[in-house]
Amino acid sequence: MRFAAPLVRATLIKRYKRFMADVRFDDGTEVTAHVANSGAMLGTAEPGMEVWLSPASNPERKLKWNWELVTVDGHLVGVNTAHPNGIVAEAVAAGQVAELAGYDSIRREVKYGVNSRIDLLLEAEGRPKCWVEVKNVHLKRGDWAEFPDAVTVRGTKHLAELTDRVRAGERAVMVYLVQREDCAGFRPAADIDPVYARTLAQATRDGVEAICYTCRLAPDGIDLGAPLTMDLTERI
DNA sequence: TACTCTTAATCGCTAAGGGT
DNA sequence: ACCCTTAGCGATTAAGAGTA
Repeated sequence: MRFAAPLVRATLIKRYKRFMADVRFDDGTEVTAHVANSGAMLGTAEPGMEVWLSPASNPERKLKWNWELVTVDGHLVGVNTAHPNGIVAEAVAAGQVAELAGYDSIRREVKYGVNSRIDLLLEAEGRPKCWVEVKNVHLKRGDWAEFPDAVTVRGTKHLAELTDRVRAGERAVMVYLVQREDCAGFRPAADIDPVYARTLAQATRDGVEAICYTCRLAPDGIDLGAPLTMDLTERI
């Protein structure tokens, strides 16, 4: 995924009210930017951090800047949760995701289950439908990329609905997209949300596939990176 | 009265779907 | 080809309901 224009560097003053962050550009001007990430953003929203912003394409928008990247310990981390679906969809279309290759059509945000939407629905003649849920991962503890960074009831519900698809004879794949380049592997944050970790382990036993990829991040775009090994061992 | 638990509202943006 | 409306995103928090 390319940014429409190169990102602009700034310094984070503070993040607040879930969707907003005050930042200071290098020339000293301060603006409030939109944060497309309602999560806890553990370790990625500390005042003083170097951040990268994109200008809003819609002139009607109240907030003229989007917070896209943050530098943590010298590494870029993507914080915009609107991007992972597109990054994965692009990579699938380009045949870069081995597990999801060979489908004719990719549709985004297709309704299913109870008031849910699947991130990607892959279809091909003569093959079972393939339901793909993408989760953005930005939390790093030790050398591990971990998800979630806060209790996610919705995430657990998504796993249940993916399991339902498998029971219906279709394919269901959880894709964890790690928007950073400095992790050695992925595991669920069982101490943060034990219910989610347990549900994920059970879902994989029930036939839901779970895969994990990193990203290559730069101020001009974000692309799919290498697969990341996963440890779904239950610890609690 | 003093807790715990549940529910609903909240923010700005996006994609989908309906309408013209 | 364009609006316009709506649901969903999801953690937080306040308000409301329920229980002892």
